[in-house]
Amino acid sequence: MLCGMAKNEVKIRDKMITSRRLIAAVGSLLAREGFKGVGVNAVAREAGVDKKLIYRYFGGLPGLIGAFGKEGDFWPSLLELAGGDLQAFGRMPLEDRLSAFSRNFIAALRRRPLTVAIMAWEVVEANELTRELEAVREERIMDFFRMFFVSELPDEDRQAGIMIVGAGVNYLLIRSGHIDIYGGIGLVTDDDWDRIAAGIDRLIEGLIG
Amino acid sequence: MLCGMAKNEVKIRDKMITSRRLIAAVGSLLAREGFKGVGVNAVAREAGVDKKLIYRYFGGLPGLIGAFGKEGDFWPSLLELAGGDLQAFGRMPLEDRLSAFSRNFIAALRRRPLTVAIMAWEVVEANELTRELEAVREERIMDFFRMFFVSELPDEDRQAGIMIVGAGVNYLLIRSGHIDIYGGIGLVTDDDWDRIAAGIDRLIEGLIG
DNA sequence: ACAACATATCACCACTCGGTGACAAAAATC
DNA sequence: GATTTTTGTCACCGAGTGGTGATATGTTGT
Repeated sequence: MLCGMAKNEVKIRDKMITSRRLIAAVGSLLAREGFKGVGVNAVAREAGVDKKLIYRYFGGLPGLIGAFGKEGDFWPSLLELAGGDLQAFGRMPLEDRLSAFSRNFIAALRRRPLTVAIMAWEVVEANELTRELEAVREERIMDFFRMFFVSELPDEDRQAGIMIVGAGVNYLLIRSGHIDIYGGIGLVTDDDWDRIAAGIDRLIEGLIG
Repeated sequence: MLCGMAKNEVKIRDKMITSRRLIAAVGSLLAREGFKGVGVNAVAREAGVDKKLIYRYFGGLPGLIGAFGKEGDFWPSLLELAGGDLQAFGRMPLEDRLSAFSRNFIAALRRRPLTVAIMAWEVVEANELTRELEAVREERIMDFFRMFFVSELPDEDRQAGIMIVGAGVNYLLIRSGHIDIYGGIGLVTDDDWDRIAAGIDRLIEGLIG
């Protein structure tokens, strides 16, 4: 018997490829199992690689998570939040702008289940990934508001009102992973989220008008 | 040497007392460590009792958690949400009523850190305790709305708007356990929460007027 | 006093967790 | 072709998890 490898191909050895497999494993595990499933052993198993390499290449799980955080497009860009056209967005009346923003925001996050999973993680604990996301979000959101809203919305109470609505949307998005209905509001279908957006429209309408 | 018990008192054996110690241990552990600290071993250690008794008396941790859930005053009553006087509350103008409700709601939950801890737990997983709380809440909130608001607020969008604001408050309360500031809003002092309530007032004002 | 029973403790199981040192195999270098 | 370096695997550690059977001890009834 020359060699027992009947069906196993020759295993190539490449640090880059292996690193990427590990990073990708964090993502798929996070999407499939939620943050509870993201551990050293599970990630290594998912990547089909020995866990030792997590320590060799990333110094540990936090390092790997940090690397994952820097790779991904977790938070929508200004452009996406503005609906694809910053100039046109800037020319809209304030009320329409806020309404469009809320719809874009919801759509952007519904398109990013990983981001929602990380947001759920934030609620529970702080780690490389949540800090990363938190920093980017704080920066983007604040930029966005400075750019498009603050000058026309100097009232502190109204600014707080908008943040509260944003917090509500975050909450509903996070919980939509585990429940189908909250306080009589559906959290599943596109229509459900249209109704939520309509509710937000009413809130904005009142806040501005 | 007759008996080695120098400082240990005679250990009395009482099923009721031990059960209560276990239930109380769930509470203090939940308050001190958060839901992550609530495990069979930790609860038994906290109660100063063998973990076997959790299985004998409650059939396991879920049973114990369920018992804990039924013991506590986790969710504010209608009376508390109405500010102590249902009649007077019912006679207020709608806008004042909603404003008072939001302030009472915030105060009631800030007074119940355990409830907030359970709400954080809800985000992560479903168990006896979260299901219990969820059921009570859904029932109370819906009752409250049917009783005081629905007849004057038939608009579905406006109802959704109020729920979104409530969701936002939940989110801010939960996150106040780990962070001090969110989107520029402080989450620590009484003044911080007054500002949040003021923001909600603006939202309500617009929603009704 | 003794037996019967309820109550509590203990030792132990199989398992998972994060983490590491020793070693094999492939690649790169000489 | 031989040697060194990189890449990967394996076996193992200590600590902690949920869970259980055997056993000791306090309580109660006769």
